[in-house]
Parts: sequence; C-alpha cells; structure tokens
Amino acid sequence: MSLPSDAIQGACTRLDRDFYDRPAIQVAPDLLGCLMFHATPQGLRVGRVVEVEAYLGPTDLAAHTSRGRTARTRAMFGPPGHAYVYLIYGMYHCMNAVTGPEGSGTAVLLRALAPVTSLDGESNGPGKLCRAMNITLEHYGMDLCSDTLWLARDNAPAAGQIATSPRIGVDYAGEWADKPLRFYINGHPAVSRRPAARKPRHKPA
DNA sequence: CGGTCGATGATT
DNA sequence: ATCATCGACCGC
Repeated sequence: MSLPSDAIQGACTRLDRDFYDRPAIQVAPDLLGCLMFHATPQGLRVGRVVEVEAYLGPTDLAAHTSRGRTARTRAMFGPPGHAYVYLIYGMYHCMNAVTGPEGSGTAVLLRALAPVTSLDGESNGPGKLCRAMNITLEHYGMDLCSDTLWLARDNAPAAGQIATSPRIGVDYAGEWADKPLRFYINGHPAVSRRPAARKPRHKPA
C-alpha cells in the first residue's frame, strides 16, 4: 500500500534482534531518536522516542522481574526484541522492549514519543504513549522485528543532548530508585516531566 | 490526591 | 479456592 509515511519507513533502518540483544542500559539511550511504528487496521502510527527507562533484571528492585517469573513477567524473561506490555492501575498500558539474552529479565520502558504521523493525542507518558499508539495486552510478547510493531533508527541525538535522571514512580525500590536509568532528550517538549525532587536516601549531605 | 482493577502473595 | 494489598500512571 502507499501510505504517506512510506517515505519515512524507507528512510530509516529497522532495529534488528542484535540491537535488542544487549544490556538494557545500552539499548535505552540508543532508542532515543528512533521511530516507533505500529501498523494498525486504521493505519500506520508513528512516533519518535524521546524518553525511556532501563530496567536491569531480577537484581533491580524496581524491575517487575525482581520478584521472579510470573505469568505477567514471562515475556520480560523471554528473548530480546519482543514487547513486554502490562496493565497498570487497572486502566493504563505500558510497553517495554525486552533486551539482553533470553532469561536476563531486562527491558526498556518506552515513556514518551514526539508525534510524527497519525498519532492520536499526546504520548508524553508511558500510559498515554500506549493509548496514542493503540498498544494493549493484545501486543503482549509481540515480536518487534516484525512488520506490525517495530522501531527504526532515524536521527540519533548528539551525546550532549541526552540527559539522565532517576526513574519515575519507583520510590519503593531502595537504592535502585536513585540510579540514573531514565534517559531523555534534553529539553524536548514531549518529555513527560521533570523528576520529582527526592530526599537523599542513604547519606544525607 | 484519588480513581480503578488486574496481578500478586498470603492465607483458607 | 478467596482476600488484601499495591502499583514502572493520569488528570484534577
């Protein structure tokens, strides 16, 4: 078919399995600037990734895989390059790209997109991102090296444009809550929010 | 700051 | 099997 976004698709390279088969902390910043595609029955939806978070596996107390294998985390323990989608607060979906070797339980949460084409509504936040891209549990475990749902390299931000902060909403995770595992394009208007001010957790200055 | 409900872990 | 708890959030 000849969608107006065919040119966008042709202009960049789909991320392959090897891209995802690396530590989440490396994949996360490399996803910034990439284009996310979802071919829906209503048409192709495209957004540019501007904010992500890395989840480093069972030892990472903020990661869902830190409490072992469950029905929900099966996909996150699965092979890289697949979607780990979950329902949060009974009303929103969040989507991760599974990373690392199978069994590592690592993934990168997609937190915000800049609209490119046919993106309905805002996507500056992981729940809104899935709403705008039409991602639901139906996409649980879906192969991201497919022609339904995928990401592609496009304009990587310069190293100086990448900022880090603690991850959002993981205050329960002890020292892991403070690690700079959120990556975003500095100053980009679609970034979800500034990190909440946080009291020092271990050694107050 | 509270809605809203599935997943989880404890308990029967 | 059921029960209580808790969110990788959003919008007010």
